[in-house]
Amino acid sequence: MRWESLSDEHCSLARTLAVIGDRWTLLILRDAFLRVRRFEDFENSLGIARRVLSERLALLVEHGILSKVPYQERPTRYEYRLTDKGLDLYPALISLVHWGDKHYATKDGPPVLHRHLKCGHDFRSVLTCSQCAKPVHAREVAARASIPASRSRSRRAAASPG
Amino acid sequence: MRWESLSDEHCSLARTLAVIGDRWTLLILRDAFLRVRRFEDFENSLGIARRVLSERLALLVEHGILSKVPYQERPTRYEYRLTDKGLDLYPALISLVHWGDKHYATKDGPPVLHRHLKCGHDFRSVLTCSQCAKPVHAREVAARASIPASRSRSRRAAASPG
DNA sequence: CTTATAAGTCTTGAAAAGGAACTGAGTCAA
DNA sequence: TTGACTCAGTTCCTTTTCAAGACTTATAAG
Repeated sequence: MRWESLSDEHCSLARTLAVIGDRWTLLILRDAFLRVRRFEDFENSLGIARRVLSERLALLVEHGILSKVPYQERPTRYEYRLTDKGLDLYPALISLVHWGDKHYATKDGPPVLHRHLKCGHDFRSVLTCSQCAKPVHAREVAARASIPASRSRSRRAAASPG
Repeated sequence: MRWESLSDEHCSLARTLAVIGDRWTLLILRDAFLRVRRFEDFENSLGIARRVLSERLALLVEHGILSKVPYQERPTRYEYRLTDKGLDLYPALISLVHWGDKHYATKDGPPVLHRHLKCGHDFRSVLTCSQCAKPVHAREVAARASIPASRSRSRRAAASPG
């Protein structure tokens, strides 16, 4: 299967990964969350090839995850800022970071600490249920195809828990 | 920067993406969460090239995210099952799925519904704080380098909120 | 013997990434 | 008014990875 055709897939994860699932995009977004905004700053921070960076930023803008905002005139130059859609990726991103903290920690502990400004404490992310507000674990979830979805397609839509 | 050198990076996200950050791995893991376990089933479900699938499964086993369990003798054949470390990726995965549901939804609604077995309701994932149990939003978090970490390296470690 | 099954490995051509040099619009300083 | 500098890319060439399908190995069944 060619990668582009992923965006035609029924599965939300496939469609999501068609946009942000390549090797660099999530690292670019991490920097964006850390308030990196300019081309050269992304380049210096990541060590990414300029051609690839340029292409990824354009894709993220095209998908409305970043927006290009002028920060000076003569010559007009733009910086890249997270949109609301981009900010919505935060739970996924921080979950990946905390997974790395947990499973690849060194003796020094996690390299970056995250403080929840509302309560003032360093925290780990906890996945909870929008309905009962309790923590959710992988084996307590049953996935099933929604009815209109199952009418149209997908062989794995009928699969069971996750 | 070469991709392999990512695993030497200080940042947990970089180290995480060095393992699961390629185009296919998260889709393989999604299938694993949906109880796909065998080589041919992954191949049929994903349409992935066999060489790439073989390589990715081996990498996931090497990193302890999947384990290879024999399911028959003569000839001995193995299936791939999520380890506890693999199961820990569920929050990141479901967050990505729900992001896709929200931002690429069709008129039919999300293609797959997730039911929280403990409360019996279809749910969305909510990121909460391990300390105060309240929902966390991107702009309410301040990231900072931990002290031992900042002694060793990283120019972005000093960066601000996320 | 022939076919079938499962889980790979090998080969080949195409696509993407890495890396360095180049471009363009404009500033500043001499 | 020339020359150096800045930022944000673009171009070009090489290296790496990927897609697709044929081939391999171990075994059972007919």
